[in-house]
Amino acid sequence: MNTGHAYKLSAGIADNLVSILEEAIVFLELAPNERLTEEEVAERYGVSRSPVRDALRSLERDGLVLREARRGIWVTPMSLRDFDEIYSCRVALEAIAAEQAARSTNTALKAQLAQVLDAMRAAREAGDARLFFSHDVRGSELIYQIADNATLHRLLKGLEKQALRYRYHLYRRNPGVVDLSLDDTARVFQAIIEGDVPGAYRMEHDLIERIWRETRDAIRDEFGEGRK
Amino acid sequence: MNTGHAYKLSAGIADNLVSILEEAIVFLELAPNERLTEEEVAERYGVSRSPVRDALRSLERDGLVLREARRGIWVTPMSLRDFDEIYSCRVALEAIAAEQAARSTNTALKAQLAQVLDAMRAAREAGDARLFFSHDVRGSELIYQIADNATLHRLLKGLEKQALRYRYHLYRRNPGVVDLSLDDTARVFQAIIEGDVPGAYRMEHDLIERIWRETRDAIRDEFGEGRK
DNA sequence: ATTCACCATACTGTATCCAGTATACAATGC
DNA sequence: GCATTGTATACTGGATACAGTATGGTGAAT
Repeated sequence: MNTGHAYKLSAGIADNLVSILEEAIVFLELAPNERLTEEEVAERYGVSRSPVRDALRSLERDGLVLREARRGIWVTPMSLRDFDEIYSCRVALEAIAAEQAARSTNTALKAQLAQVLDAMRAAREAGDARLFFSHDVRGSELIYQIADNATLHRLLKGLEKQALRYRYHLYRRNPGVVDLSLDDTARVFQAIIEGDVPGAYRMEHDLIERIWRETRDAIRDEFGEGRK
Repeated sequence: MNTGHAYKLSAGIADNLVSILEEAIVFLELAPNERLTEEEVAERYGVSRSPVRDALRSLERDGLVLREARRGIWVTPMSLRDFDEIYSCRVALEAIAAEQAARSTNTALKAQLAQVLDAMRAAREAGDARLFFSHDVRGSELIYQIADNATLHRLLKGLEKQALRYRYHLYRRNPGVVDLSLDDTARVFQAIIEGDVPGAYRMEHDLIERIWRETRDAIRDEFGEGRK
């Protein structure tokens, strides 16, 4: 992970901590339910508690950690319940992101979608999960940028991080799961590039929903139903 | 130091500040674009900068203030652009909230929807905008609770605050705008109570979309197109 | 043996202090 | 007169010191 002193200070310590901790949580280096204390995190990265507090509040907002006043901080547990919540929101929002992206005339950004797809395929071939997901995330980021809706962008970025933890977990257990999505992803990209507005909406909606449906059994087996 | 104890300390100073500042921004007591400094806010409420910092970061995450590193903090400006972004997300999310609420069998909570509607009508009769909106918000809150989806709840709460600032502004200028929604709101509530899942989705979707369409001209006249 | 009260402890919440940077204005050189 | 650079200032970012509370254990009393 980052031994502790390799982060860049340019963007502020708190922002760097957010990135570092996000990645650690998404890629399961910090286990679900693991207890975090501000002091310990501060010590581990050689900073004071102030930026750590800021970072942890930021992670709380994105649902990656839970905080209870004067009680403590924990990495958000994983559960089918949580998974369903995230995906029910993602289905709706990713669909309108694709729709709005298809409406855009920003050909320069649209052209990059094809490159991202190639990179995803290459990473899939190489069997590199983290690389695959980093390209996948870049593709989503591109779509959000093309859609040019800052509010939607912000909401989806938050959901994406949460979703990615589940997707990464599934991928590690069964790398075949990404095959589910690669071809359909290509079709969504194509619809966006061509400006096929209803097509982009429907394909993205159906794609996310299908991934949701087809992976939730594995999530339930692994993490249980969740709170009731 | 801490001379004024007018606020409640029970939930933590920062959380109280969030509520207070949120309300001040939503109800336009703090004008869009107004500059805020941590020290000034701290002094005004008789607290130190620490909880103010926490509160302002929280508001930033909900899009109510903008912060630039070492430059300053401003109340988020209002614009048609911003309005469109918020509503395009709300249309999608409120619809699935209504849908999921219709699926619920929580009759106790559903029963409260009728009471909320009466309270909204009474406030409308009395011409009390803030009371009307407080009941309106309570109705939305109920739907989110019935839908029983914490992630969706969180996202919609954030959007609601931003949307409410525009709605409140419009209401003050023309109280008739709420008539647009009252009867349709009643129908949505009814669909949720009856468990009419597709009906709740469609009616809520169309309701929010119609309010969006029918109010955006007024927003443009008032605040301009926004960033380009 | 069980329960209740007390206390030690460890954490978060808050206050305050220090550092660094962006901005505006003034002074100086061309 | 204009530009450029130095400098003062005011703010946020980060560090540290202090306060208050939740929790777990230990002890005594019943």
